[in-house]
Amino acid sequence: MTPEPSDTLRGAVSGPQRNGNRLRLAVLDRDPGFMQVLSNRLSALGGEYRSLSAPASVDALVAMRLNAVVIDLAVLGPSGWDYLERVCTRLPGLAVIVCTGPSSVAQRVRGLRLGADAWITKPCHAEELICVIEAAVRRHRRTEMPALETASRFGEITVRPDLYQAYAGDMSLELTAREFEILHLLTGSDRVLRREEIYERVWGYAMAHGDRSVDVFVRKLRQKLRAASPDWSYIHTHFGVGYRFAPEPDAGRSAQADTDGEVEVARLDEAGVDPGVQTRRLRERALDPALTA
Amino acid sequence: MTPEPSDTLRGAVSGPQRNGNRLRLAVLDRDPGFMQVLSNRLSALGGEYRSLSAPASVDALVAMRLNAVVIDLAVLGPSGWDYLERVCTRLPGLAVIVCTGPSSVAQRVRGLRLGADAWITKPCHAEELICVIEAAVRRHRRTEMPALETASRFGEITVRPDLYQAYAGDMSLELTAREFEILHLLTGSDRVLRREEIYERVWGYAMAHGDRSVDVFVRKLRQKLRAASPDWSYIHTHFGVGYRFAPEPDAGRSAQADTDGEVEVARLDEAGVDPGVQTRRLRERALDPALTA
DNA sequence: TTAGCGTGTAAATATCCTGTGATCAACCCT
DNA sequence: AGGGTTGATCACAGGATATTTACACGCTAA
Repeated sequence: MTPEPSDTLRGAVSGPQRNGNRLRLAVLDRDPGFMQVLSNRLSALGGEYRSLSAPASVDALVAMRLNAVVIDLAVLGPSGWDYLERVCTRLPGLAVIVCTGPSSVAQRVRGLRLGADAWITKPCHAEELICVIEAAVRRHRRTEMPALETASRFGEITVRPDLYQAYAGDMSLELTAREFEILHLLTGSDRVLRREEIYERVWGYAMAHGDRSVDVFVRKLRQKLRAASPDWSYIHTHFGVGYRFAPEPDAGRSAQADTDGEVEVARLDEAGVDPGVQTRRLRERALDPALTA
Repeated sequence: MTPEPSDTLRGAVSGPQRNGNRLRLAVLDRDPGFMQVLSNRLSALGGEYRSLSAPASVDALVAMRLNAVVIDLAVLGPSGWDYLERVCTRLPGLAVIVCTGPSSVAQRVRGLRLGADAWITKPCHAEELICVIEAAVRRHRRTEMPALETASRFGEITVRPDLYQAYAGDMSLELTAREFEILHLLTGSDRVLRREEIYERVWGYAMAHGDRSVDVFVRKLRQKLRAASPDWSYIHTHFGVGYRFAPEPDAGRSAQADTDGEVEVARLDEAGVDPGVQTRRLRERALDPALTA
């Protein structure tokens, strides 16, 4: 009977664990020594490092698939604040650490208010900076507490976070790790989840424009779900928005379905809100008095 | 919220009604002046503050429903590290900030590695500390499910931002993504919205001169609204200005009387805003069988 | 190294949505 | 009233979005 100890734990979803916790980091700075030390320290930890001599565009940052970026505001001059704000607002999933020379309290407050995750004053130890970066990134990939995650049942499917697997009865769906993460994320929310949202939470960084990975994984998921539980629909497409999870038994095909073609209507109460897949259209005639009477 | 046919364990999904963005903070410290300043600053921002003179148990912290906790390791002595680790591992959803006196790099690294989100050295400005706390909390919240906007009711129409959809009773209007965005925008404001305003906020860029997209989408919206709720008017035209959303029951309706008691919504609106400026009589033609055929 | 697997990309197809242009109706001003 | 302007309606082509299939890459284990 799920004790439910804290609201703050709800919705916690594990990030990708398989890749280890490799850190993908970019540094925007001009101090070669600083960057050298940082690079060494990071590669010792198995992370990937990239140095930037000039501010990269948001799209370029996305393409780098970063977990974090370290910025020295000094190399950007007055426009640094704009850049900081732009990066923080456009890439909310990216950890942004400002690491720069002496500063006033007001400057630090401003930077943090703009969205920076931490402000470190140079000179600083590489070790400490990396810890701060990891602390910021860690919050993304926070793993749920295994003890609190109980198995959940959705239609004919049972999701077992402790086993990283889903089952239909006692038969495993044989989901891969990533497939399971997406399914787990979807089952954890009743709302429609936009692709970017899904991508950011599962992959850990921002989705590049035109990336179809989420679609493909949803397809694989649907395929396995359908194979294991043919009479139910689970993942529903919301055109132009994203996906939503809701177990719905496929309606038994009764008669007269094709008399008027499009008269099926979405019900909110029993079906779980939306008819789901874009099969049904509400047309004027659906509410024609003759039909509703 | 999705009354599941098969019971699942996610009963509390709608539960965490966070009080806006208010910060719930506990401080474990022994410096009265420090805590006083912090308390003042925080209450000025509308947050809630709680001071602890001794380490609270994990369960006690859970019961406080905190967003963040500030800890001065100095008041805990050597056992502080254990305590820090225990809190961080058991409550990964809680932002933990260490705020303590002078320390070595090794100590700071240790604290951060144990799971602290930030390490601030005293003395520090309350303003800066609060910014750091907010940065940590902000990052934590991002990994939670985005705040579920509450469903709103307008006349016979229910708007569900979490589903990107609107309903009449339990029937979906089957709005497209863009249609819903416009409806959502309109329902979010009582005043008249100019076309340019609507266009800019929905499309994201300025409306070209002579663009009739907004008109067309308003037409589609009206059509679906009328189909689902024939006896009400929702979107009103202000000639030469724009559109305004306001649910108004059509006066001269002859059909069966109000079966459900839901007719008290639009009363005060009528007096306030230039009643029915050119509210159209769309109903007769709308349901004319000759036209729908 | 090779085989196997999981992951993500590319391209083709299917589906649906959007916004234009034309036409007609409603409205405002003179 | 009447002319000119603004809004409403409609159909449809072009474009955007989703699904599906096939395959290349990289990682892991034998």
